[in-house]
Amino acid sequence: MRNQPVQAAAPLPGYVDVVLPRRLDRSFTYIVPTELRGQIVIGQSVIVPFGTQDLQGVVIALHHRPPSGAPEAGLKSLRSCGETSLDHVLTPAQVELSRWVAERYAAPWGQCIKLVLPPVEQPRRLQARYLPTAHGLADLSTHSGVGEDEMRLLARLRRRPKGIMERTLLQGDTSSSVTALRALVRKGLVVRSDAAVAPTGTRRGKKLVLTTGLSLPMEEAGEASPPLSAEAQSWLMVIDKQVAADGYSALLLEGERATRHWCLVQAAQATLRRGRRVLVVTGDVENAGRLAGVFAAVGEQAMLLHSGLSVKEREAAWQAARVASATIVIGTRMAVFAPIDRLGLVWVEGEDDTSLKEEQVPRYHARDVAQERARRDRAVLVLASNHPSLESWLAVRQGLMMACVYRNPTQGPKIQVIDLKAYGRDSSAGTVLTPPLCEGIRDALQQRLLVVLFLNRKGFASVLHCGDCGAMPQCDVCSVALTFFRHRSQVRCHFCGRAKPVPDHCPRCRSLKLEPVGSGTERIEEAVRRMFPLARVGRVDGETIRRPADARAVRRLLDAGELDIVIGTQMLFRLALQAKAAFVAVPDADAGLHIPDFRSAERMYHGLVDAADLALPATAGGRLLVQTRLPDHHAILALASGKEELFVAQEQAFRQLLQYPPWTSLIRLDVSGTAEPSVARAAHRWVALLRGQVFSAQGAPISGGHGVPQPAGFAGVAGESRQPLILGPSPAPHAMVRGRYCYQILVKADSSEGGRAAVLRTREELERESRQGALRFEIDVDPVSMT
DNA sequence: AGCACGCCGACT
DNA sequence: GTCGGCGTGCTC
Repeated sequence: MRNQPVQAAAPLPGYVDVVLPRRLDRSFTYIVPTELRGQIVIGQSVIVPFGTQDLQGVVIALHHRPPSGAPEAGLKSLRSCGETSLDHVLTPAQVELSRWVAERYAAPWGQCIKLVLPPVEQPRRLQARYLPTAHGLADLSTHSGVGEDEMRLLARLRRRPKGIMERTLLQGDTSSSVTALRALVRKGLVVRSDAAVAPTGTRRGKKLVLTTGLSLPMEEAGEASPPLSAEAQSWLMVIDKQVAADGYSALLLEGERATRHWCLVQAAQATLRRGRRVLVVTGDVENAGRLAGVFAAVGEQAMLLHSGLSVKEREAAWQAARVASATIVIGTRMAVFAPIDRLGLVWVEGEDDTSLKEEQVPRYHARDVAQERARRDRAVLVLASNHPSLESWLAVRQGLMMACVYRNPTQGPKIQVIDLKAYGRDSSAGTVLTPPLCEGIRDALQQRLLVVLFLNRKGFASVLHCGDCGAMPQCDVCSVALTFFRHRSQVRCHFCGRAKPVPDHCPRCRSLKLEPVGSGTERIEEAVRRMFPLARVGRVDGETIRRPADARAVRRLLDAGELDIVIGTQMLFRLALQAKAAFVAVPDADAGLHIPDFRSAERMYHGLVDAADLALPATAGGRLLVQTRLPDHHAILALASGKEELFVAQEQAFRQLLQYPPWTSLIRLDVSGTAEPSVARAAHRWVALLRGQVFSAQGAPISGGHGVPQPAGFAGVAGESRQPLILGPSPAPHAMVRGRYCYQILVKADSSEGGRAAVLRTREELERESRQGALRFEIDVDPVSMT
């Protein structure tokens, strides 16, 4: 406003906005002390006073005068810059990427900035105790010149030779006690001891697994083998061209693991030849190690970066990436944020792996962040998988990505589908142990060959299905399995919350044999052991495999031929058992379909494809037996015919019809708290606010009140921007999670931007008006699991 | 998120 | 009395 000569002469910004690594949406404004003016840049790491503590934050904006949001008085000053070395400056690209994550996933920027900051050791909190010294314990009469307050404190401490915590000691009246206590310490009557206490409270529960990150046993190294020669040629041409193009491009690579490994090595080497660097992201720690082994086998050094490493090791990896001494970085989802410049290739290995999605705030999906990074860095993005996600197939179809499918049709086992409806009708374990299944096991055992049984344990939700035809009661609107509540004798859709009495007959065949699903399958292991008492049976699931070492132990047993039958869940596929079993069986393929999740068919199909890969090629006698009550299901048909496109096309049609991802964007809202009525009230209120938003923004009401039939799709004509649909609220399937009641709301929108804005605005309002802080409102953009 | 502060209740 | 466990409110 006014031109003050003094200011005109010194145009250095005197104020900065700082983002702090906390769950706070706002940034905070600080005064730059004169001696630091001119040294501060955007991305600069600074130490600032925040409440009672000093925190490291990141400068995101510079100002010449206090910005409008800042309080008039009471601005504090920056304490210092984190040293002047480059380590303490984030590049604009890193700051921007964290902001993108914050926006994309409706997460506080403060939480997201942590993703791009170098890992730091969690400072141990100290808990102060005070103990009486020998001198202090001596006869009271010998203490002269000790004040009244000091005497009182000392008397208390003398009764407690093990000492008293500071918090207890200074409870209530403070100032006088503090000085008295200080005096006692000064006089040597009392000592202070700082016992280190584990970092406070609710840190991530995972125990630190100490793995030697950099040296891998050779057995862990995955193999890399080229696809058929024509395809190998094609890959080399494609990847060379893309890398040379020096711009963003995206490829979808489908193939078996060894093929993908070979393609990865080729792509990485092509990238390195051009003087650019490589980032590989994968779902789990073991796989990261395996990929490092693949590179080691061809003489390329790769740097590992994952949560299994200690903070120190992670810090070192981060540093190595920054100074460009690491040309290949391999890691789990956190690695997408590694500071790698001159990035030429971003490879997502197992792009459909659900563990790429972070389940804590910020709930980012590493595949999507990888894509954004590649785009910003003008790098080549490769999404690789044995069974790509429908999201990626849609991108291919829309011309956003080029697909390379390298499959050797002679590699698969002989596939046999068994219709369970033809065998027994009771729900005992015996039902799924059909004669063909038992014969298959017996044959393999006789030839001393390996048997694998893949169980989809995830299917054991409380869901009804028909004992005769296998159909299950579904929500008319959402087409997901209805959850069965025995005590209320109700079924309820966990998507839209609609409830109705338990149907008395099957919706398809009118049979009266509706029963809870999976009741017999649980004991299959027992039944197998009983039937083949001499076989050596191993179990591979979440309970038996807790650490990578457990997986290695099972591997060793297998390699030594000490196991005849392996029974396991999804965990089987982490063992790298490809083409090892003569007989692979899926006793109850439909189990996974009963999860009330629109992706359950996709997961089932992926499981079947992976199971098939465990079997030897048909030419070597490999067999896969799939048992189902739904032999006409598109996942089964596609598997049996080897025509993946059959599955993809039908599943895409289904998703499009019902307006599910990837055709729409979904946002899951979670309301939780300790008192059920207020949680339910808040959840309903959120829905009302959202509907109000949509209403006022679009000028037309949307359908979908409780119990009112609503169209499955959107109102409006295709092409127009349609209104978001709001489903729910419905109590979360396991209504109580860690002592909290949870309700869920789903927002279905054309694009995630539209939904996000409304969700954020309404949450703000909700938080303002709900004075009870016990309530928590969480947002999950693009949720990957519906439970 | 983390921290202080205050209140409750379990265990000496 | 001691101390852990929450709920609440605040952070330039």
